[in-house]
Amino acid sequence: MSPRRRDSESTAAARAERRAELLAAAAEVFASRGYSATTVREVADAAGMLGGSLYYHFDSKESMVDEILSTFLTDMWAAYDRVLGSGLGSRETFRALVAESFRMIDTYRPAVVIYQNESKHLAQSPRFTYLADSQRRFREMWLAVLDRGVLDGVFRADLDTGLIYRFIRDTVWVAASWYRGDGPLSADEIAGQYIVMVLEGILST
Amino acid sequence: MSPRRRDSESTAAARAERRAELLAAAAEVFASRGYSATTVREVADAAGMLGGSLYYHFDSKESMVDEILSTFLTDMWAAYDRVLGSGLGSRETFRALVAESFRMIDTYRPAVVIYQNESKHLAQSPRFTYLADSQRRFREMWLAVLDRGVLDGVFRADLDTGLIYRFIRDTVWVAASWYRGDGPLSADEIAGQYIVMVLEGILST
Amino acid sequence: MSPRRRDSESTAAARAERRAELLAAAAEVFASRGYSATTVREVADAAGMLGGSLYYHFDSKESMVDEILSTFLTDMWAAYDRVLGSGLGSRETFRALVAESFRMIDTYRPAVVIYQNESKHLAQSPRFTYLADSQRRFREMWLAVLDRGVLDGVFRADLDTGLIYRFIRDTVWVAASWYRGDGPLSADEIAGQYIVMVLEGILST
Amino acid sequence: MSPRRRDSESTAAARAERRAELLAAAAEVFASRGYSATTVREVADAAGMLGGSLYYHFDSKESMVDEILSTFLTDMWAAYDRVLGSGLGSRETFRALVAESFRMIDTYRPAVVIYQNESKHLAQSPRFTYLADSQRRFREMWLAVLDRGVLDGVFRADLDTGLIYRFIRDTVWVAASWYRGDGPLSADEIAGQYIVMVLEGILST
DNA sequence: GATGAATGAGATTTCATTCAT
DNA sequence: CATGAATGAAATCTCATTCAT
Repeated sequence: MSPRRRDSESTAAARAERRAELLAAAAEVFASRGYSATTVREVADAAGMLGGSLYYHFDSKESMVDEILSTFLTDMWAAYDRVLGSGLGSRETFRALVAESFRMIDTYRPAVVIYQNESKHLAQSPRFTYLADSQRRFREMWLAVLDRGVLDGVFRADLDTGLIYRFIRDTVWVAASWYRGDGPLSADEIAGQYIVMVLEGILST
Repeated sequence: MSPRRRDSESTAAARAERRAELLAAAAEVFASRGYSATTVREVADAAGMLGGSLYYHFDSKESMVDEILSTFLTDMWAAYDRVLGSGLGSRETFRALVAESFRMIDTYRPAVVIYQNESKHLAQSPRFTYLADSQRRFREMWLAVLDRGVLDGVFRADLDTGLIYRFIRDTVWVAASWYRGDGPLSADEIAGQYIVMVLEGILST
Repeated sequence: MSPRRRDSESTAAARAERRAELLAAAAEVFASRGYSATTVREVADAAGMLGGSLYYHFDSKESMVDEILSTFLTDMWAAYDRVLGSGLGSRETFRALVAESFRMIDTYRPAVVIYQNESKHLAQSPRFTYLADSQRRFREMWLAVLDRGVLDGVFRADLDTGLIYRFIRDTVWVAASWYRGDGPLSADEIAGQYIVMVLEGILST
Repeated sequence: MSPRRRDSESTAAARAERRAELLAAAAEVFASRGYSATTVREVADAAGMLGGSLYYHFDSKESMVDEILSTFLTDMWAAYDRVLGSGLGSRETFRALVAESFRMIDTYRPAVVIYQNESKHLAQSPRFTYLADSQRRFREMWLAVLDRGVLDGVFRADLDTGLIYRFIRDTVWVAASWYRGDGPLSADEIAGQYIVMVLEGILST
């Protein structure tokens, strides 16, 4: 490996790392103040630079959310696809998907919050059609899992699967809005209890 | 009753009705575009008037959300208080509160959506301290119901009540974001299925 | 004519008149400082309002030049078309077109200056394709007139018509950059002398 | 001559050459996009470097145009002065000045374009007073030539010399905006035809 | 009650310029 | 010499709000 090669690698890597840092700062602010209510200046403050300086790294405020969301969704689908491809039964697929979702919340909390709060509005813009696509695919994935589970006799047949789907979806993702990595329960513990609640209900038997 | 009195009554009533119409339009727009992303002009368009004209009726954009949210919350607490004051058991109180919440979603859908999406940000302003108050009271109410239910042996003791509380809260209110009054299921039917899911789980037994 | 009708007429007319006033101010500033060197604030100052207020009337700085140029070009082509449609001979067509051009300079001086200085740059943007179209049509018009004149024996055959065309085009329009309506010579007098110079040359005979 | 001296000479020469290259690139961009509309980054792109790097060579964007224009004007006046000092008659002086001007366009096309488009605006700044000076001197030179020619009986006496001056000035320089060195006609051929047109007119006799 | 024009604060974005490496 | 990141001033544009009519 020539020094030249190492140089260009390290600068490209440094660049990517800087972008990631800035996006992390931006995501935090977007998540806590709301995307359209946060000013570019606030993002820059959080990143320790001046407003205009962000434009050296990003085209626009919009391109920041774009990168935040698309990075998250790409990773999320990779994780889901691993689960779906591993040949588990209905019940285990269910567990694994919920657990994976909580791991996503753990890793990408601000991105998930932004996704929850803004994707409906953003999706109207042509730049963000992938949000609607992701949502559609998400729905199809869950309905497939649930329908298979009903046929298998794993899930109850007396409930509307569309309703169950929404129930799970909301239930899982909204956790991002209150989850703190530094709380008493780890992501996996929370996932575990959620799974129990959803599968068995909260009634004592 | 003098004609004068009748006049002022009818104009006062007409005035209130006009306000309500305008607020309904505003709520719809705030809910669909997001509060800080919607312009006063958009609200005015939806109300069939020009931007400046809204200021005859309202002090500010902020006072519109304020009135939207406080009207909704006042009504919601009246309903909850009726339930809490009627001496039901844990299980029935649970059912009734969830059912009441779905009725709220049915009646105040846009307000509920705004509440979901914006209350965290708005609550920072002194004008909206009642939002945080409401949230606190809401939490206390549910924890009381759940704790009593655990003591009664109605609810499982092996789950974190804080987690159950959040589970229910999110589960119920997020429904506002997809609920349409004109869908196939009525509010009460949806509430019924939700209650079954939450109480008994989705596994077949 | 009902008062109603007169009202709506007068407000629509007032609106159009205000736009025209503002565009006149803008054109003056664009012409003297250059389009991209003049700030919206300078235009607003010239119009006696604040920067933001211009956006009540116009979408953008660009839409101002757009309207300035397209208004001018529309009128110019109407005038040229009248000339071309009136069945004059080569020499008289030539005279009439040059005279009409000077009249345009008289009426639309700032617009003509802007056209001269900025159209090459602006034409790159898709919004301003009509500028290139106009230029093409202009070239075809003059070449037709000149070619016919050469065939008629009115114009010399020993000169490149393409060169004559450019000679005339530049010669005529650049006058906008120094012409003042309040100078000693009227537009028609200047046109007269230009025509003599171009037709007969500056040598004494 | 010491090696040291030779070194510094060669690096000074290299330095000057690099400056010239960069200025050539800058002039091209300023000419095609307009001075104030082109960004330093665009100049740098054209020069194959990054924006900041230009500041190793030049103080500012302004000093670039400054050097471009002053180099051109210095050379132009040297050429004109040679003509004026060579004792030619009115007609020959006329011819020689026009021919020299077309040679300038050939050599300094982008600089001439910039001069045409921007000098009026730039001249306002104290740094560019030499532009106004040059223009004044140019006017005096031509009026002297024309007035002498009228007295000599070479030029027509029935035309306003001020008008002829402008006619010639515009006619000649605007050619820079369309002239391409690689076109079918050489600079001297174009100059020849222009001279004929201006002197004898375009009418056949 | 509503309109239409304007205000003015502030948001996003641009860009010439600087400077450590 | 050149890079890449940052600065900071200023530009374009947005929008809640005001107000005369």
